[in-house]
Amino acid sequence: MSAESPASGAPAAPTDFIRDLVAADVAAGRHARIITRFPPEPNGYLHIGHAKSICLNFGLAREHGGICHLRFDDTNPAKEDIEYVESISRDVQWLIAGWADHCLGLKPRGATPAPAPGSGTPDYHLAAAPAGAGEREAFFASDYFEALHAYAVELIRRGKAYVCDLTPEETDAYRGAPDQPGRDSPFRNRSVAENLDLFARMRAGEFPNGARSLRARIDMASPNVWLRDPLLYRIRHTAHHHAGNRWCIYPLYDFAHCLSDYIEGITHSICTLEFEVHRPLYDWILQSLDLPRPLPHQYEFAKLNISYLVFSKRRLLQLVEDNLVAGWDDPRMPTLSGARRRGIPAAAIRRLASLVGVTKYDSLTDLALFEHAIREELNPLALRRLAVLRPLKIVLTNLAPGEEIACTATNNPQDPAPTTRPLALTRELFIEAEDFAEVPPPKFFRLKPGGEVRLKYACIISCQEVIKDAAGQVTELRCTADLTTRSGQPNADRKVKGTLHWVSATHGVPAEVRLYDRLFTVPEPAASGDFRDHVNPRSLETVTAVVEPALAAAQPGDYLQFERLGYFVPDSKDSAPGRPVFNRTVSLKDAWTPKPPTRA
RNA sequence: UGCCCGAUGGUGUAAUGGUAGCACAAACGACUCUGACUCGUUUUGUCUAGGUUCGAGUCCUAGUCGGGCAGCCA
Repeated sequence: MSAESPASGAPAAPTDFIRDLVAADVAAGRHARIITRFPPEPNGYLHIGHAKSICLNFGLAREHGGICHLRFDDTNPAKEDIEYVESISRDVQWLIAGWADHCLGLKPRGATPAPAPGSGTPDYHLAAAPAGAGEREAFFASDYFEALHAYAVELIRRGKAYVCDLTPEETDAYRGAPDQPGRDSPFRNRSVAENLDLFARMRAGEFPNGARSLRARIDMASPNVWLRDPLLYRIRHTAHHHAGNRWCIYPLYDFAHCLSDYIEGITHSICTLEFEVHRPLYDWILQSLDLPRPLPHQYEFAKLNISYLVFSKRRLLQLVEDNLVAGWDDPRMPTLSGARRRGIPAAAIRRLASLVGVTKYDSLTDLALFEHAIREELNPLALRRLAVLRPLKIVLTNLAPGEEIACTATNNPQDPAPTTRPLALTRELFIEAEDFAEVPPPKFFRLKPGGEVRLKYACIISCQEVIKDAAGQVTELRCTADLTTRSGQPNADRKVKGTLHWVSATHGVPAEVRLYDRLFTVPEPAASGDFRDHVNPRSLETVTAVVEPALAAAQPGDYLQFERLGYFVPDSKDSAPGRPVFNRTVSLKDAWTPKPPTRA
């Protein structure tokens, strides 16, 4: 059990009630090895909310020298697709890379649980394969269909399950209401032999969808509606993306999940709060089978909510389908693929997970905390570069055309031994338009008529003349450069209040830059009305920037900071060699409150 | 209103009957060739009412407020 050291790039993980509980189990020697699992249904893309669960489950495995199985909970062929199993696998591996990849539990490719002959029910078990022991793949609940079926038959034999002929509507009516007991199904007392026969015929495909179901025989009057003879199997004449067309009956979540956990030897089955009321059913199924190995236990925690973001699969899908975003991996999406493309390092997401903790309180995390985690991660990593998003031309009148003043720029001041790169100051250059104000607001530390600023890595300049076009728009500034204030020159230490970033007009190259802002204008888009009404119309602004020459060679995966602007990354899809397109990951923290009017 | 769960500064959390602490945010200040980073200071908190106890954020009772549960979804 090793707490994470700050040196490894993430803060020490604080403990939480689940970690405490697992630690107590370990201390009591209850498990040979901790085995957790991350069990997504392959029916959508993973998002930051899933990341919290991944970090918890893999974190637990990591802290106890255990493993975390990646398992696809694929029991509903109608909603699932192989596209999602691929994207989910990719995203999980990206999130845990360099952190918990050694804890990723996979099984031998194609393996299914082998029944160990026992005295009663055969004991189905499927363990993870060690890395390097041949080809491996994720676990799939659909690989357990045969085992699950055998367990269902066993439940029938024990009189704990029955085939019910009620229609879906009738089943619903018989269930009663939360404050009203249900009524027993007229088929509840069928003989074991009849149930066995009917269930076999269900499997054989003799009945149409919905005609019959297999139900647990528990208590139709239970105050917990999930104990009112819940369905275990339904008839679905549908092919399955992983199991093929062998089956026309499919197990439901409650039946498949606890047994999948058992089959894999999961010690701690951790899920979100809405499954709390399912826990008695989880335990009932496992206990009803008299299974020989130790039973897994379910624990619940609150899912992640972050202000200005939505996480529900339904809403994410709507954003994509309504073309409110450019796809699942649009950098504004809270999906892991979107975050990756946005330039958010996996470690920043892990850092966030550690910062928010794990509780049963239904919280709303401030987006600022996420942005903090991102900056914290990027600051020591990002190469500093100069880029001007909205160029304003400056002519240094005391420099000759073609004259070049050699400058040296630091690649990352956070680096204990920073490297540098050369930069050339030329007669014509660009500064950020918002860094000049003809009529400056109070405490404007930037350029104004007659004022002085330092050009980062170069020298102090002084604004002599403001050139405007017929419409009165400022088109050009004529300044003089004080070359004695360059680094190494006698006046290098002269202080001026502002330092600006700049790019040489002769050496700078144009580049598309995408400025992303929050996707929604309100903290809780889903709180009331249609969340789509709150989409921020200015969540994406595309500008043609002028960037320093070194940036022409930027590659996707390079973490960059455009000085004074924010963190940026080349877009992994739209960048071409020599013609990068940049995404703004997050802006720099801006403590200057009276923002200039040009600022959004 | 049947059952289940929860409530600690603006936000997220810690304190496991014994000094209410941390982080984010905010404000102010120092430093600064990034109004960044870093550093310092400050503001703000145990839902309510009873009870147990030498001592309660923590245990008990009642209440208030919030969330979840009635798919042949997961």
